[in-house]
Amino acid sequence: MPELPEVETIVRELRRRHMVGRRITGVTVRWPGTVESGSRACFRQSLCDRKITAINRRAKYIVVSLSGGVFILIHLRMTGRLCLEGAFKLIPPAERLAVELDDKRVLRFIDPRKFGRWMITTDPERELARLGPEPLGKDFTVASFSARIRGRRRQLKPLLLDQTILAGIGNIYADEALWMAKLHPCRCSSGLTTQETAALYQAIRTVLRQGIQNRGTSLGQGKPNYKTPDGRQGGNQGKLKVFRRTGEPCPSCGTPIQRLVVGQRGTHVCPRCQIRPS
DNA sequence: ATCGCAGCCTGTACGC
DNA sequence: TGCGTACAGGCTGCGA
Repeated sequence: MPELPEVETIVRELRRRHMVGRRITGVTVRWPGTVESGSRACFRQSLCDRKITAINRRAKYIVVSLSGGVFILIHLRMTGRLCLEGAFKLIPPAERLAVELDDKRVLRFIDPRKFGRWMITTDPERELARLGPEPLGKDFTVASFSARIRGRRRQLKPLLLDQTILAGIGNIYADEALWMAKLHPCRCSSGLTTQETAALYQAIRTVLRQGIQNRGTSLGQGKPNYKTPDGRQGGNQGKLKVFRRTGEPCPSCGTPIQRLVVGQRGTHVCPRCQIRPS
């Protein structure tokens, strides 16, 4: 599942491969559900002939800026993947959408599960207004994090996954951050000490930075769900401490990692390092 | 305010 | 081997 580090890696690669400056010459929608209902009628016309002026990331969204004040918001959800390649290549079976560029390349959106979404807007800030702060942004400080979570009474795991509290964390990095901070996912946010809050803040930033440094996490051997636009896997899966490591020894104390369900989500903890609240 | 669940989907893993 | 079933999870929307 692409989370902040994976989306950031994808965005950087699209820029590196000179998508900015290109003009869109064609659009093919193969699965209409991929396009948000509000953008569906005028989707093709809204994109064709426009120039790509910037590619950025906000939370787990890819924000493609086009000439004329139009923006594409792409959310990859579970299995969405972007692939930038020559237009002559075979169309992959799970392709849901394709954008042709004026240099004979195609940006393919491949998404077996069909959860991913594309939308067109002239006001991305309004569309993304409900999102919380960027965990790696300058305005995200220990103080602001503390103020955001202390006033609430929620379990830490669902809190970290709540994109209105903090934007960009998913299941993988939530488990990794909680393990690094030595906090049980069932702990209540309002009960954290100052030190624990600071530890969680640091852990979030550290695991996300590491994820980006390693160009993201590709899970699932053989058929990883996440690949960069040139088809490469990430390198962070080997660095994970607890996520999908049930039964393996905790890197810190050797106790076997346990899997539990918290807030309807598969969750991985070290039962010794992360003390369950009573 | 917070929680739990259904729905969106299909590939994978599992039991028989 | 082959079948059926449960499960995975980001996000939204609903009712409790």
